[in-house]
Amino acid sequence: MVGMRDVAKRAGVSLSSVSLVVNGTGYVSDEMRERVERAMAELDYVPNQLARNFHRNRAGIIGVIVPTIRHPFFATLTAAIERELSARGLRAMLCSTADAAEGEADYVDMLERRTVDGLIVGSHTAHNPDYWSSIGRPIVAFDRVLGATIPAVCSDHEAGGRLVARQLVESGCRHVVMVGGPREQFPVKQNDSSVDHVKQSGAAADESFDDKTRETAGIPGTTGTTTFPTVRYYMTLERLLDEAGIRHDYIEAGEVSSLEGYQEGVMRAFREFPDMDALVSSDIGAATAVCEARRRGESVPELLEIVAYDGTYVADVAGVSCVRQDFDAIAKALVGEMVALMDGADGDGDEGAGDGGAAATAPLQTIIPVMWRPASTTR
Amino acid sequence: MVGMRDVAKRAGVSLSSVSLVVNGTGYVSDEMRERVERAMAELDYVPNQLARNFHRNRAGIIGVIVPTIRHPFFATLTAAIERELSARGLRAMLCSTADAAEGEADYVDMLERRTVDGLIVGSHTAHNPDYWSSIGRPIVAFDRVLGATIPAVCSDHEAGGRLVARQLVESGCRHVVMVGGPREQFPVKQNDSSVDHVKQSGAAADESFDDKTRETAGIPGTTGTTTFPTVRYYMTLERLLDEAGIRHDYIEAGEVSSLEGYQEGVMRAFREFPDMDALVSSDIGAATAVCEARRRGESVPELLEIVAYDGTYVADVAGVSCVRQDFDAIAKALVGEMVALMDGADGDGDEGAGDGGAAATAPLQTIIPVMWRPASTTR
DNA sequence: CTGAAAGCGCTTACAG
DNA sequence: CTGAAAGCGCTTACAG
Repeated sequence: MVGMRDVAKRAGVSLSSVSLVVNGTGYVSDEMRERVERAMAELDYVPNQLARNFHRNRAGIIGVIVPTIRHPFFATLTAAIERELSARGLRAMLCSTADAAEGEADYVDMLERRTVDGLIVGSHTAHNPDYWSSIGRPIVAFDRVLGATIPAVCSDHEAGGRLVARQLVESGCRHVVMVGGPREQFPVKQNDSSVDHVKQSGAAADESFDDKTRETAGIPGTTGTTTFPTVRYYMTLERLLDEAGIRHDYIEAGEVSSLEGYQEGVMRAFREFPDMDALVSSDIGAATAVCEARRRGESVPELLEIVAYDGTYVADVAGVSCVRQDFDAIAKALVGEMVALMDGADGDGDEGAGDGGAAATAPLQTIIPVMWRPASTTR
Repeated sequence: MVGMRDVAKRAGVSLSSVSLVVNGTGYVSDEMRERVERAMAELDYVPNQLARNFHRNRAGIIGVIVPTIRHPFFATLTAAIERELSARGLRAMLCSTADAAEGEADYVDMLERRTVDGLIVGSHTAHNPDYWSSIGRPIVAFDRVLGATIPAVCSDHEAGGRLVARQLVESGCRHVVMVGGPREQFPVKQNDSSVDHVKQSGAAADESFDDKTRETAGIPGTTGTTTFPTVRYYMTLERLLDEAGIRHDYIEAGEVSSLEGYQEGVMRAFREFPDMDALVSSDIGAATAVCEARRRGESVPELLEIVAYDGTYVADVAGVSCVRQDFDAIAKALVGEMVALMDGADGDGDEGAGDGGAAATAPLQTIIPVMWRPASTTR
């Protein structure tokens, strides 16, 4: 392997001169530059990034933790993140919790060993906020709160719930079925600790669950919880449907990492609620519903209103109305926070984001607006 | 940052003893091990992977080049690759040509600088085989031939074409419309240099194009071409439909990196060929067709037979028959070839896979069987 | 089995 | 502006 030393020898100059030329740092005389460049060309010299990384103590790589890249939501998000990282000279390492033998702990290990410079966490987690906060290396969370010291970026799911509710109310639906994630992710309310798995309408959802959750599940003295902001979407929707006097049922579709779960959930909806006139689910659930409705000969949206939540290309393909999450804005915010943390970590010693005495008791939470996209009628 | 030196000092032993304990290499006395481990725990020592990588001259990372991770085909493939890499202690770096500012050349650059140890190439390429062969570092191609010295893994697309043809013939279709990639990727036949973009039936497709392609587009003296094996699928299908006297038309859907292209192509199929009774496309095209057929009130498969090619979860959701590529087997083969190359490269000097004088004039090509999966009737 | 030493390829103060 | 030197943290022959 030919190194800078060989180039220096060949060009008859010192090592540092070669380094200066290679990196374009500082001034080098034209003659020097030319000699070095000629030597590099003659020897086919290629700088060794491994050595550079070692010296800089930076890998130039961010780990992106998602349940599975197969899911269109995470595929779309990850693509946007990769673009943002790339624009800042960083690379994305795929860190799936369902597609690999590794779990979150292994990726955190990679973070500590500096295989990656930071972690964008979009997966579920069983760890408590203390775990995440104590790592002291750049971590940014997507759509979940990992702890008071971990910046989080979330879609405005309450707005999403309102958008869907408005559509359903305006279209005169009488019986809405929602197919969504495990109900146990919803916060447990103190006066109603046993939540039915198929929740029947009637019990008004509490939109301001956040404070209560902090009390019950949160860590004393911090505002961090592991609650998923996503559930606010369903809770808002349920509350608004209740107010409008519209019947609604909820079917659990299993973990997000299981793509089949939503298909099964939708099938159950058709079987168990033959009189449903609206179905609300993720893109995959909605697309499944369109295809299944066709098999059954029901026309849309006359008989069955279908609304998708997420707005990836799968909603496009299905041709349904949807709430679209702003993937580009989410990615931009996530990477922006990440870069800020990395720059900050440069300054301090080795405890970049620890339980520092600095400001920030409230978690840095960035809320990204969502959009309503009606089904295209003209395609 | 606490390093091995600090641990050694704390434990009162030498550097190398610490290294032995950390790596579990060789024999260390129990007392020694215990002292070192205590010191590591007390100091919160974490090995620095950057230094290790530097020393080993290995990043432990493979770049996976795909057009875009958003596409369900590449998402599914990449997930399978990640799993295989992970099983061998390697990581996957996302290298999109459409989702990032970088192009193939930048990823090759990363390969040469050793930011990654190898490259799995699943994207299109404008480069000629010489370009790829001359790189002399581990590269494996998926579903395309990059040059005689680059191992390739391909699905058995001719079998795929036969499977689809059989289904169409058996179901008594009279007019098949195919929505696929740019026709210009098809090999140019010498006696028919102008290929219509919308190819009309009648002209028998030449299945044995490979030899001719080598003559026209190939590099003299090698068997390498940049032709995409994928086109064999359509060519086989067209030939068999011709033999069966079934009319067929072809609509170009644009590059694979454009997810919208297939949707538009399918819409065109409905508009331009109102009498079509079968539509063949990728998963996304097929799913779009199901949803569009529903909008139009056509029932399936009575009026319109829809067949998908790829067999990702999108075909599942649409509930259509499909040819399924064996993603797990593909990934296993790709990673297997990659690891073999990496191990080989360890042995030689710096020219691992160059234009070596060793055997191998014929490209190492692994063909992975495909499967027919009929539409589920019971869901 | 353990320790002292050299070296991986690069960058960066620090003298000239 | 250029050169000699030290050092990043780890691993690995090589002596004891």
